[in-house]
Amino acid sequence: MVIRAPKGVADILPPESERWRHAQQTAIDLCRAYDYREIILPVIEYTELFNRGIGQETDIVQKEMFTFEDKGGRSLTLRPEATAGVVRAFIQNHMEKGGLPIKLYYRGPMFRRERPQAGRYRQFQQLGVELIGSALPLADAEVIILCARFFCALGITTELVINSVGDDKCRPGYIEAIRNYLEDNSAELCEDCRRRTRENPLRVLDCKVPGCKEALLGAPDIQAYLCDECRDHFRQVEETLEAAEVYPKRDSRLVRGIDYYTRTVFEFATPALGAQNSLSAGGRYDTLIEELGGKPTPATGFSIGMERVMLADPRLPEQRDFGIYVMAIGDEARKPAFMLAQSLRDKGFSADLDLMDRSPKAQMREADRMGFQLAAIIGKDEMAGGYVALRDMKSGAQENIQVAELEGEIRRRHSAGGLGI
RNA sequence: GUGGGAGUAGCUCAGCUGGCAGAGCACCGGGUUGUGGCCCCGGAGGUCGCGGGUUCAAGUCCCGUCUCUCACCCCA
Repeated sequence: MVIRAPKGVADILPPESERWRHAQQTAIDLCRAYDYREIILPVIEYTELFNRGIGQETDIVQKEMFTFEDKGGRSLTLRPEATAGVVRAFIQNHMEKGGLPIKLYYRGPMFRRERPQAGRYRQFQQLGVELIGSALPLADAEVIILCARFFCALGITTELVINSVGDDKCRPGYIEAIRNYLEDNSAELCEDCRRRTRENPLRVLDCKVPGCKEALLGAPDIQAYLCDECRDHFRQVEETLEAAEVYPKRDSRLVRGIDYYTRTVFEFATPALGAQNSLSAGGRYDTLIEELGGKPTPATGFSIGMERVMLADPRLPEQRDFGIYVMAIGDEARKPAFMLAQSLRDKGFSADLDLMDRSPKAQMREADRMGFQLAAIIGKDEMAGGYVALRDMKSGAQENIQVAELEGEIRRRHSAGGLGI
């Protein structure tokens, strides 16, 4: 048997990889516009970071982490998400000393040991931002707007769902209320939800079992339990979003599967995807930094699942660079052709030539197939005359250009044709 | 962890009640002593996922196993 990639991981080949690059570049350009800077983090962390950061009761920690021991017997884990690592780096490097807020973006692979399916992989790429230090509703709004603009830039239609899960002051009261309600109605709940009633009652709100949905119709609404500060914060977030023409749908049953969220939580979803329809999600985490040993510091952020973005719109462009294919006619032209391609590359053009000893006809077919815009043809006559035949692959028009004038001619055609370099 | 579907050429798939392994696309070459797309001709490419069983004979039937895939759980 040939060796296969491990379960749930994927190779991204050209031209698919070019679509990825486009989407990633779009996100990076937006991050820079909003003044976020890249943080490059390790993919392994000590396991305890995730146990404490994500929450011992979450599915991620309980059953989805790739965990192993190093030689010293210390437990390491492949990161299942990035926020805990960003916060660890923020604390460890005393980043608050440089002045708040700190605005960071990251990208890279995350790892969760789940059964793969459409839009869900064991290694998957996330791109996310963290805005650390600001407690203002404007901060929540900023990251949500940034995320909304990203989907907008790619032409992907999404639905934004938003909620507030309260803070340390008001959430305990709500959890108490929902737990009481669930206990009173436990006869109608599925087995999982009875367990969740004890361990993490908020998660029952997410249950899709029809009986549970019905049983929840009369459940207490978190909106009614928010303290004045949380209610005001939430209202201001919504107002700011609307001012930026981002229109969230409020859903008081939206709870995320990670324990660190406080106040604002949100999710961008798309109907185009199947079961895993969440393209990105995030929220505020005002207590996480303190819980991981830092000074109390408010923060907010989100993460985008790039595989799902790529699935959501397969029409994202896969453009090849402006390129010149150098054709050699006859063996004695091979080396001059090679040197011409080399000199074009040194001048910053994208150039290629035949490395398979093909016939002139086959070289031309290759230039066409690979989508080159120009072909520079060298044969006996051209070598003798010090020129090349420059062919426009689209029109087929061909004219002789002195080698000394080639660079200028290519640039002229490039700017006239509006082709991307 | 649980359930459904599927494994035949690089890709998408056909292959009937068991009887010589196929098509389209893609790839390579030729039709043009130095020129692409359309068209025509030719070529290469397969352990029919793997292992066992039934049979004169298995891609086809039976058993096992692996992988992929979709869904549940959960999440990006």
